[in-house]
Amino acid sequence: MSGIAKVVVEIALGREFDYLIPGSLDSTVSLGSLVTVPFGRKIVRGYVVGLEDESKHPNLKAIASVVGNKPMVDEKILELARWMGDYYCASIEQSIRTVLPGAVRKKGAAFKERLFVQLVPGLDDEMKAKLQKKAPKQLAVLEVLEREKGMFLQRLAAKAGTTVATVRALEGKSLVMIATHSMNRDPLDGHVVVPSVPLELMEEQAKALDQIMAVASSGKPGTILLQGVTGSGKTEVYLQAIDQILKKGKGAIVLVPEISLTPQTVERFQGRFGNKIAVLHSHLSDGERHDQWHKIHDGEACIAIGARSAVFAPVKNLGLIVVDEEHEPTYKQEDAPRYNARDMAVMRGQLEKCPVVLGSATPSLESYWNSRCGKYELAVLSHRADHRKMPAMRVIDMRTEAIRQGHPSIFSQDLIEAVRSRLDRAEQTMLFLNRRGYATSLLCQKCGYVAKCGQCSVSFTYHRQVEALNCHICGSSKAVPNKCPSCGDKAFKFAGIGTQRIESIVSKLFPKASIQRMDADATTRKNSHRQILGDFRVGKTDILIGTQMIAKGLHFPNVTLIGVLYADLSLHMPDFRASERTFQLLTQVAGRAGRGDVKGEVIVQTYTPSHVAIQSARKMEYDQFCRRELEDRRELGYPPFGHLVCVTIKGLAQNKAAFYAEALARKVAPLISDRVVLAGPTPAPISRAKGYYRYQIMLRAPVTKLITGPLTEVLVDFKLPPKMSCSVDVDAISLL
DNA sequence: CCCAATTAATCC
DNA sequence: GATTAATTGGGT
Repeated sequence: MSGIAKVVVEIALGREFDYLIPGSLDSTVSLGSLVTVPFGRKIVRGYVVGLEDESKHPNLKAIASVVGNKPMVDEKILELARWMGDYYCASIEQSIRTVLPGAVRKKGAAFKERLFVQLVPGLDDEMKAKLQKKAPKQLAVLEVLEREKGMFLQRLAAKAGTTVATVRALEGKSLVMIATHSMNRDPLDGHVVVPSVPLELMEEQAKALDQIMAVASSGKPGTILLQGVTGSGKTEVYLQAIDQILKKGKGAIVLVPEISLTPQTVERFQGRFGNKIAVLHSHLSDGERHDQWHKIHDGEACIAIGARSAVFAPVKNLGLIVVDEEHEPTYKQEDAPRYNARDMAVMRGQLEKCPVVLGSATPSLESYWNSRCGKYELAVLSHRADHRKMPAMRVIDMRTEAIRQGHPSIFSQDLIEAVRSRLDRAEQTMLFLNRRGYATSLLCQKCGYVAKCGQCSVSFTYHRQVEALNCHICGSSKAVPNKCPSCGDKAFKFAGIGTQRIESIVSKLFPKASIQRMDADATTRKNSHRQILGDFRVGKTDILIGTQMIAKGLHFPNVTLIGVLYADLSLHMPDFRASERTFQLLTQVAGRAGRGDVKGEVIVQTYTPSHVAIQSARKMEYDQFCRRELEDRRELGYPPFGHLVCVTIKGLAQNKAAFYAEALARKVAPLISDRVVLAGPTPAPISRAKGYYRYQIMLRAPVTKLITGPLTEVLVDFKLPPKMSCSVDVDAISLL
């Protein structure tokens, strides 16, 4: 019986179209199939997202063909895509694009075909002896082939120390076969991996593992929040849980923040599970991504490890999802559909009926709350597996320091002393400042002129290396003027500090020390990342200065001092999560210090030393901090007590952007219930970016549907003039 | 009143 | 996204 297929075409935005399934394709068309259909006057590609018996449309066209021999999107993932589109106010078409990587969707995306050589059986010693005299190179080729089962033509020729012609000669004698063979472009290829064996679990780890496995064998979904201090062995718990899942014949997904998806992380998993792993991250080439995806889709790999988008990995018979560092804001996609991979993981776990493990040393308040109210199970690892002592954190009040030194300063005496003592003992120091560049602005002392980006509402950052003014929002740069454009005065002053400036100050303070800087500017070249960290690891560098980048996941045993130069930077961001971020950052940074018996020291410089985030981090009181912060959030109805939806209207003309934002707010206001709070429109904190003025409307409600329901209703016929756009961010994380 | 230019609607 | 139908607007 042929029926009707609902198809999302790759071009048209967001709508589904009905097509007849011709009898000849009846058995091959299923949910998630990639098909070609007549659309208008041409043939386009599309995905089957629904199967039905009848259609409202009178004269339907028929599906032209089915591409590939099995559905591209598995039924569960399709359901997940549907849910995502609905929850995050994105079209089904956008959702499908997100669920299937471009490298896989793209027309003509295919495995790389290479010529593959295999031995023809029946080679005997007599023939070998003959070749020995007449064609020694050919014999060499055969000997290589005897060792390996088969080889790619190019590689074989190279290995045998000859050229392709020799192999072709063998083909002429029918001693070898040459045929095309698809080759996996494996990004892990060539890496030497040390196999790792399961470690003995400590009591808490074993208990956590039991909790995970109990959910796994219950056949019901369940989320476990694994809260473990730095070095408590969360990864070992993940590894052993995955191992047990594998033994049940199931697969797993491991999500890691992009920044910690370093070769070390991957190697740790590869060491335990070898070739069963596929890696998905943004630095793969299209070809590599395509092959890795198919490695999972074809069941060749059963563990997918990757950043954000790896939640959609087509792992067969999924048995476990791990989200490491679940509090990381990088799990939020910053363009539509603006999903949070951590929440998608929980949802996927629900659909696949498998356990989801959220791991972090400092879980987000959302997850903390979910574990307290019973929505998630909680497992705590409170002891360090490596028996390292927790570092001592010292908070320095920079206000009294300014009085003592007679002027505001960047380095306190205590910090300078601490660094000096580390240099004397040949120990290493990490200095942390969450702002790159040299100075935050170029200021004319005479008239007060500040150099600002012409496209954005922020001032230029001065970068000394390239002698240029740089906008950190749009990336544009400009030459440094030699006199003030406003009053013509030549005496410019650099206001504010960035990592570059710290670098030059430190090199003056400690001229003999070897110093390295690591931030987005220093790591633009490929591998410079690895180079800098490599130098630091082997002790070539005494002091490493950096941004966020050095706070995550890295561990260097010889680092005994961490300096946080200006903790207030993250604390005074115009964002209700500023406090939480600061706490997480300080806790994380602190986790980098100390080794074995040498206790690490953390020095935090701040102008607000009594702030809860700073004091709680110092005392390592996670629960205390959460309780205090929750009180504030509850009062204002902020997450986790409510959901936040941020609507942004962008336009080149300020008055137009403001007008349409106001118009939208007026249309939405009458439709929302009294449980929804509407604020704005107001100019966004960064009111202009890349030439576009931005106005925001903030909506808060206990359930997102209360907001997104009325909102989508309004947006259906809310038309904007060209060059203007409206974006909806459900559960927004960045409010800039 | 014509024609180009812009905008809205349709594609199953 | 691309084609087509509908609408606008400026010019003679």
